[in-house]
Amino acid sequence: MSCRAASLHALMLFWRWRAPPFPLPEAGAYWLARRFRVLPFVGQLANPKNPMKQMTPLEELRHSASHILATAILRLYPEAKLDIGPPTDAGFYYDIDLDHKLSLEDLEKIEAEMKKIVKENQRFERQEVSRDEAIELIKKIGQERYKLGRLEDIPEGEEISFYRNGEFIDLCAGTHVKYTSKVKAFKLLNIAGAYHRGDEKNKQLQRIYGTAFPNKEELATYLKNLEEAKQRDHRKLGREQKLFHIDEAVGQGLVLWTPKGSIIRQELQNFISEELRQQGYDQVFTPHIGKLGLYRTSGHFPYYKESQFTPIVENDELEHLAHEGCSCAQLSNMVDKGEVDGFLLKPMNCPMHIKIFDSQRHSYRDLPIRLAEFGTVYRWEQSGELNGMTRVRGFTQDDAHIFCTEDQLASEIHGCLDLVKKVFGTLGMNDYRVRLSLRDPDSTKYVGRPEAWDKAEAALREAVQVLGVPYNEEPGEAAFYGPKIDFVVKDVIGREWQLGTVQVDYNLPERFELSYIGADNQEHRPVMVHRAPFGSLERFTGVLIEHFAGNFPVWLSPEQVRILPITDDQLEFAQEVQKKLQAAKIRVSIDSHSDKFGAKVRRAEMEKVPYMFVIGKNEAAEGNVTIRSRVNKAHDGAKPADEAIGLILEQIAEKALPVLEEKA
RNA sequence: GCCCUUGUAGCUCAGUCGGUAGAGCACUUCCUUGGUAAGGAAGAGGUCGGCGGUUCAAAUCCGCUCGAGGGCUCCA
Repeated sequence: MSCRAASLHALMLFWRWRAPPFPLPEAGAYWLARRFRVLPFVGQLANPKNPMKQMTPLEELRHSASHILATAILRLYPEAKLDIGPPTDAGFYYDIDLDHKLSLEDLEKIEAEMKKIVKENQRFERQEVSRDEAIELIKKIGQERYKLGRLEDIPEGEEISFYRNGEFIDLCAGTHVKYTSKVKAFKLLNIAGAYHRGDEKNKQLQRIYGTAFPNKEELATYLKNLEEAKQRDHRKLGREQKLFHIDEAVGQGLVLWTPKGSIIRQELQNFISEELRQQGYDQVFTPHIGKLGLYRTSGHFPYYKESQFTPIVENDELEHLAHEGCSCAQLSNMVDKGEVDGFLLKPMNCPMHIKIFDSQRHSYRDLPIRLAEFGTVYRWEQSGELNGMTRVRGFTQDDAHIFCTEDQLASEIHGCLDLVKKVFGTLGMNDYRVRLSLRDPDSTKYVGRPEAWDKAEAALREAVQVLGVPYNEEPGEAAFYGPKIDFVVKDVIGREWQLGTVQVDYNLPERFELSYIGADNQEHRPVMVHRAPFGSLERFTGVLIEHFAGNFPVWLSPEQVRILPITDDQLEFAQEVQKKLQAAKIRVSIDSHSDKFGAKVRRAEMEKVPYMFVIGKNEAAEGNVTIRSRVNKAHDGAKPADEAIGLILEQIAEKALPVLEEKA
């Protein structure tokens, strides 16, 4: 497939700019759904190393509901091939292989059939069999396509059991409720594609999600909570409060920070900058693109290629190659092999910071050197993965790289962890978990020597133990160049997002042959620490919007005070007060609409302005304002304007967290 | 990228059986100057995501495509 200059060029342009201008999308209503985490014991089937655990009553209930689901499916679609149907932390699912594409209408039918089965009050019966009997039984019920594989997962010597209810029988470790009638409150929620055994190379099955509770009330509460959670979705609040905008014409996953959102971002940056100054970091700036060679040295280009935007090759080079009859495939190959040079939109900041470090000779006396940058990086995320501000293609990290000696490593890691803790604590984000992300020894996606990895992993493990917070070790979660400690939080619908991160890296210093001169006058290799307490400003802000449900603390609020004159007669005094507030560097506006007072209050409430200064006839006469806040809705008496301003300044200086009314 | 769902005004939505579009909020103007979550009136605003097809006629039916939502996979 060879192409001429024009089409080759067009193709390269196409690769570079994949965002044609299309009209703005409409945010469709999203279906009740959430990411379910499969409970550990389910691994009994998938992962024979896990010991069998007794299910809790709720798990039994949901597991039984999934069997009832499978029973109903086989009644309606006898040709369906079943895979697995475990309970999860929020419900259950069953994966089935069925040519008929299930629709939401089908779900209703299936649910109706399930209700019948519940009414039939079938008994769940356990049956233990030998391996040969199991094979025979699976063949007899015509479910050999997936169940035989699942059977093979059960190690020799372990008990093999089936569960039967009515006409349905399924390879299953259990346990179950006694009768189908125990499953009183359940609901099928949605259909999704799911690869068999979670492997992209395998066939995609149809997964039906549902949930079940001991009674109708709990189910109703769950569904209601799900609805309410959607009210604080950062995409909804971001639009309503004009915090950010994503425009098709600009490109998928590329965030436009609107003026109000920019204030939040700027405040967050100021906050972190101040901390960095105190902790001895140096601020740097680096460009958005760099030569491919740089990223070959770092390993990004080979190891991280799928996640990057296509390299940028210069026009002259392209035309020259096209004249020589170079095909697109050849070009791509040459770029890969380094025979053609180009530039890469940077996927990470580290190589640039490394080059700053390496631009000078360093003595051990200089170390640690801490280079910090709000660095914007670009990554080619799969379209199906993009999500508001939390998963995007261009984002700014509050990044820094520390170059230190082996001896300094522990205290540097501790410094970073403290910083992350401080950031989270200041914002009242206490609901996070700590993940020690290690390499998967069986994978080839990592650079560097195993010994370097071992050292780095040990250093982080020790640090996180000293930190004294609960954590879990997760192999396979490491960055390609090193292990990390991640701070992970959940969004409103239960999805987990990695925010702050601290990573130890022995590999990049080696790849870039970094060195410093030690006390012995010999060259030594420094160790690198990568860290970002927010992770990315986009993701962090998205999570923050949901965390506060749009009710930002005063120091972060785009508008901190709104002055509400009761009538136009107070406008003059309102402007005086506004000037005072502005002089105190408080973000303030006056609502001078010709609305009734109640409407002004309503508008400010809906826009979640933390403080309203009410100015009526009485206040104006005495130089007072009456404060209406989120806690104290009204009637706290009038105060002199200066005193009121003092109160606000105090809140800002303290970075006080919002105190809201008790929520139902 | 894959599976399901979805796309009508800035926002939230209605639009019956195909007969060239409606509401509320927001916006503009005018009236109204009011004490803690919506005062009144008028006006402006959309070739129904895009392209193609079926039809005398398409927002409505079909195909392709782009975007969005949920899930899977991935996630440095």
